[in-house]
Order: sequence, then structure tokens, then C-alpha cells
Amino acid sequence: MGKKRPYHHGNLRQALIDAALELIEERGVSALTLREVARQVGVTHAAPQRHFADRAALVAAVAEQGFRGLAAHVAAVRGSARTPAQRLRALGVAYVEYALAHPAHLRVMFSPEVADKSRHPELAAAAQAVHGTLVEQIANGQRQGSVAPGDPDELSFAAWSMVHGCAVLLIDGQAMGRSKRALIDAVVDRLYLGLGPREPSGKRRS
Amino acid sequence: MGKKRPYHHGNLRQALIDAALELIEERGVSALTLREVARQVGVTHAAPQRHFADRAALVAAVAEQGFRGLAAHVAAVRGSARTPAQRLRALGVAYVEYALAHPAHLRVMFSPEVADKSRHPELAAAAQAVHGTLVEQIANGQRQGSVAPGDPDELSFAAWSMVHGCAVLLIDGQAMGRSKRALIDAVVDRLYLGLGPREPSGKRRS
DNA sequence: TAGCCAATGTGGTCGATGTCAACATCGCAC
DNA sequence: GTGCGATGTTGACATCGACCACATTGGCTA
Repeated sequence: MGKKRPYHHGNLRQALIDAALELIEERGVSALTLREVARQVGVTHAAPQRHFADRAALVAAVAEQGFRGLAAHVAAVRGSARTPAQRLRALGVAYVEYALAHPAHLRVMFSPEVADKSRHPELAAAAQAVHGTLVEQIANGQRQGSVAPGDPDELSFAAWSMVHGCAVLLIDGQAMGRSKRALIDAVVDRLYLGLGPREPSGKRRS
Repeated sequence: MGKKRPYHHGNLRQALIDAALELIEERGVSALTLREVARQVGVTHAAPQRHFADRAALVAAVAEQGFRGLAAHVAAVRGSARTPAQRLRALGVAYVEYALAHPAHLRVMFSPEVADKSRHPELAAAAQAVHGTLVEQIANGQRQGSVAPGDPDELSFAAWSMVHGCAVLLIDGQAMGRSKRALIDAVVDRLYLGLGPREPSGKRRS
């Protein structure tokens, strides 16, 4: 058992992020404490200062990793299904799946503590990557006629609203006892129906 | 200058809630401090304890008022438009409108700090009222044939996801420079198209 | 190879916060 | 009127974020 901890940790920054996420998963974002994180990792209370200017910076780092993970998970659907329509559905499912698999991450990513993305440019970039995949799939769908024509930005915003709202509501425990899987299917079905090709049946724009 | 403050405030509880909301609007949820709220109202730092067991209780009270306001604002559409379809659209718009008009309230309502609604039954009840209006309108629409048949719970969840996601994204500044009004219209349009009567064009349920 | 220096971790401190407990003051029921 | 519960005050304590001076390390250079 000789090995006593060396004076330098080696990879403290990542260790702090990991410990922070673990803490958030167990006791919520508000329980995240710089000192507690430092304790978990086995360094003194001031050590994190060398890697994160303040508490907000640590939270932002956790959120950034969450966005990267979401972007990767969502981007993976690009090679999955054959038709753009199927890919669009798979993309929606992937978004919600990631949220349910990593609820703590999701909560941090859209926490008010990092809402001001102008102060965390890397956050905005990571979020933009997710949105980019969505716009890309919608544009593809439009080229193949499986998605109704229209401003891709507006359509992607509508689609994003739907899957994001679904994810947030499910995480917040608004499933009301129903099967989450069924609710996700319902949402993605309606997403598909709402975006699919058809002539508008009534007046648009209030 | 005669009037010195009486020993008892008279309506401290509501005054604290109001001050708390104001503070949140100005500096964010994380800046909400029991002592600062007490200072604003002009009482000593321990006075709030008589009305709120802890900081979380105050936050929950603010959230509860937000839910009540949203429920009222949304319920108002019941008497507005003629057809159920129009009412459904108006309902979605009303939801997002309230969110944009009271962003701080919305953020608190869905803040992780009150996510555990089991510890705040009155919160769950207020949220349920909002959802109830939605289910009611969808059931009405189905009776008149302007909404596709299907489990009303699933349909309302899909609709709720859409408007809630839209509201959250807009509040979080994800409008990307586009007109919020146009984005809301796009979302509600797709909501209407997704729920409207038609035969499913492809397979459903993965 | 010797030494030097920037990066990284330690220990101490300060003001602010949430929470508790003991005390002061008020208003309403009797 | 009087007594008691509700409400507000004062004081205290542990913890937190942030800052500082100092200690230790490893890598770079001369």
C-alpha cells in the first residue's frame, strides 16, 4: 500500500468534472459544492481554483461535456436509417434517449446557471452542433420530398421544441405513470406527421 | 416621517414572495438569498423562517404562484375561439406567451430545485391544472373531429412537449436572431398539423 | 547535469449565507 | 384585562466561495 498520493494529481481537471457530475446525479445541481468536489477527489478546498475560476465555470464545464455527448449521440443517427424520414424520427428518439439516460447532464445543460451562453462560448458552440444536425436532416428530408417545404430554421425549431420539451417533461417526472416509451413514440409520431409532406388544410399564421 | 414600521409586517409572506420574484428577475435564481429578500422587505434575516422552512420552500412558493398564473392564463382561452381547433392553437400560443411575459417565473417553475414535486404537492396540483386544460381541449377537438383520434393523454403530452419546449428554448435565447413570433407560429402550425385529422400515412410505432 | 521557473496543490483567512435557539413584541380569544 | 400563540429580533455557528502567500513538483534550458 505504499503509494501515497503524489503532490500533483495528474489530471485533476477531468477528475473534478467527473466528481461534479456524480454529485449532481446524487444530490442535484444545487448541492454541487467546490469544496465537496475537492473532498471527493482528495485535494484541498482551494485546488479547484487552479482549473476553474469559480463555481460557475465548473458547472459550465459539466454542461459542455453534456452537450458534446448529446451531439455525438444525435450525430450517430446520420448513418442509421435509410430514408431521411426515418432518420428524422431516429434523431428525435436519440435526443430523448440521451436525456433519459443522462438526466443530470441534461439538467445542467439547460440550467439557469449557464443560461447566459454568451459567457460560455464553448457551450454555445456545442449546442449549435446539436442543432446543426437537426437542420441538416430536415434539409435532406426536404430535398427528397419527405419533409414539407418551408423555412428549415423554423421547421427545425419546431422539431427541436418538440423533442426538447418531451425530454424535459419526462425528466421532470411529468410522465404521469404512463410508459415513457409510449409517450416518446407519440411525440415522435406527431413530429413526423407535423413535418411530413402535405398541403396545409386551413389558413396559416394567425 | 412619523410612521415607523410596526413590529409586525402584516403580510410578510406575500411580500417575501414578491421580493423573491423581483430578485430572480433581476439577477437570476441562483442569486436568490433569504437574507437579501429579508433586506428588501425590511425585516431581519431570520424573519422569513416563520413563513418558509428553508430556502427551497420560498422557491417552491414562487413556482406555485407561477403555475397558478399560467393555469389562469391558459384557461382563459376556453372561451375565446369558436372551434376546438382554433382553441387548441390559442392554447399553445397562450402557453408560450405567458412564458415570454414571465420568463423568471417559468425558469423557477421548472427549476431543478423544485423538480421533486413529491415534496411540494401544491406544485404538482397547480401543474396538473395546466395539463388538465390541455387534455380537455384535445378531447373536445376529438369529439368534433378536428383532432385525430388516439389516446388523449398521449396526444396532450405531445402537444405539451411542443409548446413547453418552444417556451423553454425561446426563454433560453435559442431564437437565433429570428422573430420569436414567427417561431411560435411555426411551432403552433406544426402542432395543429400534427394533431389534425388525417389517416396515418405510414407505419406507426417503431 | 544543475538550476530555475511556471504550473499546480496547500493552508489560512474573510465576508456572506442558511439554519438554529433564545428572547421580544404584538394581537386575538377568553 | 390577561394570557398565549403567532410573528419578528438578536446572536451564534458551521459551511461555502473567493482570495492570498507559501510549498512542491516536473520540465526546460544553459
